[in-house]
Amino acid sequence: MSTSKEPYHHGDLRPALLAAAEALLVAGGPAGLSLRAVARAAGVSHNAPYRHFASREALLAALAAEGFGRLGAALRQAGGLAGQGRAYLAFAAEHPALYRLMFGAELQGTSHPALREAAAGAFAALAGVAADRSTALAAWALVHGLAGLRADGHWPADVDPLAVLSIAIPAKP
Amino acid sequence: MSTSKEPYHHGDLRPALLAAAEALLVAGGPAGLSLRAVARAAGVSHNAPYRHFASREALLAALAAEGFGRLGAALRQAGGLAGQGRAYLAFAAEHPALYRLMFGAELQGTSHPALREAAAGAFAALAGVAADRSTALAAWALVHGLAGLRADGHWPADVDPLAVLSIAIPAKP
DNA sequence: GGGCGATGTTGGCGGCGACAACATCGAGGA
DNA sequence: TCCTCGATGTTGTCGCCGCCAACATCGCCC
Repeated sequence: MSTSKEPYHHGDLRPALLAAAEALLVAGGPAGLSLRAVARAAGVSHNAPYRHFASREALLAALAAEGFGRLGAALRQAGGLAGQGRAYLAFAAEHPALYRLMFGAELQGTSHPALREAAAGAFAALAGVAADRSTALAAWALVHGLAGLRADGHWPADVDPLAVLSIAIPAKP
Repeated sequence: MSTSKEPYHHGDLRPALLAAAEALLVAGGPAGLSLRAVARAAGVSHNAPYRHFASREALLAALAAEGFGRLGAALRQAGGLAGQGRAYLAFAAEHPALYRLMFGAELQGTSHPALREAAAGAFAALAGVAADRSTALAAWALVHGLAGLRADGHWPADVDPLAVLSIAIPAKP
């Protein structure tokens, strides 16, 4: 019979928990993301996550850090200021829940060094291609604002963010 | 003795709850904002808030809507595109927790008509002074991005957001 | 002046985050 | 080869929370 009992030890629980957490985050937002629900989704007991994450907040921080890693990789892969802008907006559009978690208030008071580091890494990718530091910051703020307004549903459907992008940010001289 | 018992009815509970909620929000972020804690802070029983707000989410939405109202008023009072940019950044800098709530993921899936309306009112104030709609949206996105990065601690301390603002957004012709 | 709706209280249920104690497994030294 | 030990997962529990139900108290209007 194939009723082979699940082994006592999962074997690869940490990534499984992160994957389950991201699915729950997409499905129900951060409010619906309980540690116990994540554990249920991964098929383990309600306390198993504590062997891999110190708290619910630590799990969210790990998820956000992973998101910053992915965003940084996408930025590094894209070419030029405009290309990075496109990549940034695409990331936010494809993973709005994760993007909101990365920049959201859930992790605000918290100081998770790995999270800060991951964020800094992503931003470093942006800074590399701009004419100077102020321009890079302006570009980042603009793209971040566009992404946030779109993710939050405040952006009118009939306006292309990319067109707006080209209005404000001058190309590298 | 002046041990005059508190009257059975508070008399003005709704604004008191909102004020207590904002204080708790500033103190501990949205995660620390429980309906029961708000009730305790206002000196009423744990169920009294339900006479004024249908749910915790409704209270948060009301708080955010109030924030949008204040932001819109500040924008309408400010003159010119640059003045509005300053006012927007000042609001976000003075009330970072409220600003994050207004745009945060807490209220994401939720459709509170009053909240949407309040947000639209604030944005209408911004749109009134720009050269055209695309420029207004670009200015809004840029200022919103600046405010968000600052509120989340991603903005370098040695760069003036206002200077960056003037880089990107052309003045009204 | 008396009823009634608005407002506030107590009580309770299920879910959650976190802690403690116990169970199970695999690896590595005797 | 076997046995111990640390890593990983489980059950049990506590207090807090959101929300529902039932009851208490007040002011207003007939």
